[in-house]
Amino acid sequence: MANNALKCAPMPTIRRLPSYLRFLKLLQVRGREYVSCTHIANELNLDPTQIRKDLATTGAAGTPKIGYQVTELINSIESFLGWNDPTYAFLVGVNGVADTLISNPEIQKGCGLDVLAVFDDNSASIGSEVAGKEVLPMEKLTDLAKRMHVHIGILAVSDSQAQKMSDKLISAGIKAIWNFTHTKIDVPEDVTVENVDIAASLAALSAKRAAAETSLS
Amino acid sequence: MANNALKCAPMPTIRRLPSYLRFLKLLQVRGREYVSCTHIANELNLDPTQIRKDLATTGAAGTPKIGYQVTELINSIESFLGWNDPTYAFLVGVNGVADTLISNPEIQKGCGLDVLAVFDDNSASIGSEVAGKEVLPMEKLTDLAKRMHVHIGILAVSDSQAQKMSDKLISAGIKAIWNFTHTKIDVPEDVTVENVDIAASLAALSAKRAAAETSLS
DNA sequence: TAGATTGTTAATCGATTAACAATC
DNA sequence: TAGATTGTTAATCGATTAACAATC
Repeated sequence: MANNALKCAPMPTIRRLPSYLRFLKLLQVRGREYVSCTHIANELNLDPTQIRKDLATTGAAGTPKIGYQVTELINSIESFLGWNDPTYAFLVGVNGVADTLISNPEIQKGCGLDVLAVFDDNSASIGSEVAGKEVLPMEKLTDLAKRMHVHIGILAVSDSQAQKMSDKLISAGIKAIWNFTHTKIDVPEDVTVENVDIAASLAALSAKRAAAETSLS
Repeated sequence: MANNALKCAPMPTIRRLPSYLRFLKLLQVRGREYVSCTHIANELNLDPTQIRKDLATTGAAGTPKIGYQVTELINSIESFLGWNDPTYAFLVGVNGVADTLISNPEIQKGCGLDVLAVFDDNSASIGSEVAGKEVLPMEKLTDLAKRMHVHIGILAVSDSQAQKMSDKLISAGIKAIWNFTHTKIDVPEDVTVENVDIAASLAALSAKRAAAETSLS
């Protein structure tokens, strides 16, 4: 099921693709049929050549003078990322992150992520609803993960619970963890982790701001 | 007020610093006095030389054979990032992101970010509380931003409102926007934007997972 | 002293950007 | 045809990694 081309693509390219997708879908809604790299580049403040390379990586092909067909390009990027068919996931931890992720149409529909169930350790949360989904107790995790063939887990618990809950996900057969906690989690070699590091993003903002301030004076 | 060294540091370095900080604070709590790059590298799965270079960028100095003094190193990184004194910010939009950011001690205390007020356009939210802070109407934004000398805005509104609210922040004198929406916002040249692109992170997870899957078979 | 570790310079690697031929 | 745009190869740039001398 894994896309063989995807694993060879440079990481910066992979991280840029979703922003192209977003803009292309906007163009699609507006009824535009073709788009050039220059056009995308202007919109996203990137280099047109870089975009052409990124698009080539996905297997998309354009026509000189005309550009790329918008719908075709969307399909190419989506199938490259594996976002055209649903990826099933479980979410652990009830809080703002959970809420935002599940109720966001861009993530749920646009990226093919389908959160099948929400789990929590806290008995107070169990039975309540998060964006229309009932919160289940952790005990049900292993059984459901196996029956539903889910192998992506979204970790959105408090920092102090992160490692413990990560272990539970892994023992339930989860192979990829999207980590929204601020804790570095230890996982076996065959488990993939992607950290959403909000502090790193804040550091980047501080730095860009510092650069902007000094360049003005 | 801007840190002059910060603007020269490579962006990858800046983004790694918060993870060092996190680990160092853990060591500090454990009462450890010195740490070597090798130790940090093992913990974070990075190259020791890279860490040494990153630390040198912040101005930290170690002693051969012994390593770096933990407390000194924390101070060095924090002051480099400008996180030792508070950065005042306003938050626009009441939802999961807002909740998570404000109530998270790592961000609020660890990064020196101090969210002074929360604003919203939706009359239903106004007057309610987010993590102990009253939600204020957008009309009060400009006046308060000027009086309190706030120039960082956290944009956590719905995608459809993103550009409109960004414009309001800018006209209130905000100079840096931490964008949690999925929309690319247009800003004047002198305004800094840092996008928290959750879809990019998901794409990275898909790619790493694909790579791991194929390497196993 | 010997070994571990820092600090720094040089080599490698990979990504971005530039140049340009092909083409509709 | 002329001009815009793709596709691709080469040049540049910057970050990572390797090598090694200095040092406690």
